[in-house]
Amino acid sequence: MAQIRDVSKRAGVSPATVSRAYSDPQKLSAATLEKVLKAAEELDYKPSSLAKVFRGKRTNSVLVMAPDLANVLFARVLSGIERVAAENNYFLLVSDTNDNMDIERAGIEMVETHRADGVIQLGERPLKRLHKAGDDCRVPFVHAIETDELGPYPTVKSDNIAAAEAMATYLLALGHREIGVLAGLRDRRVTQQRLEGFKAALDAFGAPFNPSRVEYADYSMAGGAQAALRLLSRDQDVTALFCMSDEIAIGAMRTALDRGMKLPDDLSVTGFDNIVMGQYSHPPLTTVMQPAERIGEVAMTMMCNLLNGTAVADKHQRLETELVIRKSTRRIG
Amino acid sequence: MAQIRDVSKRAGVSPATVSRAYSDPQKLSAATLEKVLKAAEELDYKPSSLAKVFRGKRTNSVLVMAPDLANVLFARVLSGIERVAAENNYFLLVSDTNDNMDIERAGIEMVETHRADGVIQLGERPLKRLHKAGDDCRVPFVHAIETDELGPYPTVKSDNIAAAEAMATYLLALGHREIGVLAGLRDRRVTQQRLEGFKAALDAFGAPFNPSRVEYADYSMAGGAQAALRLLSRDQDVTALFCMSDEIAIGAMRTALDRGMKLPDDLSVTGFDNIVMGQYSHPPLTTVMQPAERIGEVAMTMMCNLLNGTAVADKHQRLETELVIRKSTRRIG
DNA sequence: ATTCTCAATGTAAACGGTTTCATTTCGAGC
DNA sequence: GCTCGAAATGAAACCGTTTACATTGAGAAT
Repeated sequence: MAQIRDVSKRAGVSPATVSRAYSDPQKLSAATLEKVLKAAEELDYKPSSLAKVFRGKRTNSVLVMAPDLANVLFARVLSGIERVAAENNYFLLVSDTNDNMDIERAGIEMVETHRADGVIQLGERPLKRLHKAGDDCRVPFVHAIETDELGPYPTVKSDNIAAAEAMATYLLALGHREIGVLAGLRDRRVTQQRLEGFKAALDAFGAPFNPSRVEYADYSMAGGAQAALRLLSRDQDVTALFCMSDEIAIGAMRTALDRGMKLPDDLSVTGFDNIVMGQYSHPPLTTVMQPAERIGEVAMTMMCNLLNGTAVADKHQRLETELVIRKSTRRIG
Repeated sequence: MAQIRDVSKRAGVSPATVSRAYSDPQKLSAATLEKVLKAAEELDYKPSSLAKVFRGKRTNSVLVMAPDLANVLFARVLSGIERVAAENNYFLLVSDTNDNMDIERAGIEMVETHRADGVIQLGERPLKRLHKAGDDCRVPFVHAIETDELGPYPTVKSDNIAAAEAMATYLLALGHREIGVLAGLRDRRVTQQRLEGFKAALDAFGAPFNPSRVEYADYSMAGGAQAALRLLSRDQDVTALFCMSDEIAIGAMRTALDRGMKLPDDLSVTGFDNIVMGQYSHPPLTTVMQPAERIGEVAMTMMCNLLNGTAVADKHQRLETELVIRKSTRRIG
């Protein structure tokens, strides 16, 4: 591969001039510029981005850490991140952390060893736990979706508590009182937050919270199906299922259908996230929309600002959610 | 950030020795090694991966180009790629090409400018069309999923023609003759291949192929729903729908259900890919399994071999598909 | 004609490691 | 104690750009 030296020789100029032909062409006289470009063309020269990056100490890439790349929600967030990354000429490195702290730590280290300029964390672990210097370490960091603490770095999420409360309120307003909860993983922040919102709604209606009616599960269809099986076979009285993700809800509906129940007549089911599938499930799923792509876009925008030195306007964004009512819920009593 | 010089000074050795402490420690005497490690520890030194990469001309990262990151199938392939990339200490760069040739070209260029060591293409465009030197360009390239030509670079895919033929044969064996086809995008390779398999099955049964019964659509639930609407409102006679993706099938089932049809009694529907959702749809979807994660794993394994200089054992792999029969199809007549 | 400015270009250092080759050290064998 | 070879270490070149600073030259001002 031709190098800058080869081009400079062929064009009869210095390497610096060739470099300038690319970095800021108007510094050169028209004649020189043309000579250089012609020589470069003839030699099929392409400046080594690697050398440039090494010299400039800016890799123009950011690392995205996701707990599970195959998960629809994360895939959508990633897609949003990608869009604005591409717009701003950043490359994206991705890592499927599987929620493993060591892998996440290695991710943080990538910016310390100059492989990436910053990291966007989609998992719930905060920076504090990923670096011994804690929040003081100089790693540009944006925490998206499953973030909680309002640390020194930017965060984007939707308001899980409010969203859960709205959903539960809707169920209560429909007359449901015996509501089963198909929660996600017990130790996840989102799970706790959504549960909190759920309880708040109950409180507001003066309805008691019955802990024996919550089942924890994997955030997946299979998890939902199993959890529903456990709950439904133990407790015949529930008239509604408050599920903490659309996937859980879809799994639960499968179980209910398999047990011969009519939906929503015998059981109302609600989801969370508004993945496209909810629109096509049977019955179409009542859920609460979480703007996944948007969250990704905002996260990457924040990262760009962080890296530009531009102040991040709104450091802790909480994006609006929205109840989307379809056919999996009905009024009772 | 501390550099190799700082460490070498503090340890009273040369930079070369510090370098060796990391790259091959057994070259050093135990005492020296300890001294160096201690100094490094005290200064919180981490070797700049960037400098190393620059010197070594190996970035240890490969670029994955996917037409749509939010698509379940590609997300799964990506997940498979990620797994073996992580195992082999490669970083992953991802690009959502949106099937855009310019973006794909830029991807290829990334290896020429040393940003990546190779590229895995998930889109259908072959290398030939992405570089003026065509297949001769020295870019390590593996083509996965939507690949066709048996070029000089490795490819992995499942056998679309055979899979489609198997699926169609199954439908024919159930007695269906009036089969509608909900194809994907008309100009996609996979679409053509699956159609070819479909026709082959028809031929084998001596059944005529009726072009007016195929509707092209986006590879999505929405696309499937619309295509089904067009076909079903035009043609009342079809007893089965051969869909070219699970998403299309799920969309189609929604339409059928909305039109008051009973599934599978009034209409048999088949999918393609075996995404998890098919297991939870209503009715559960008969489909053909495409080993997405596996394809990703194989692709990345091939890439590793390519980059190691190890010969790629099986240059053109065609992974087995498998009919998975659930409840969306039934015998008629 | 002389000096001054500014634009265009060149020179060489710098980026932070790795690696080749040379040199020193050390222990074994005599 | 001396020699020799291997092991441990050091010195310096190298990777391919960018950029701070120096130089040149041409035109403007005096």
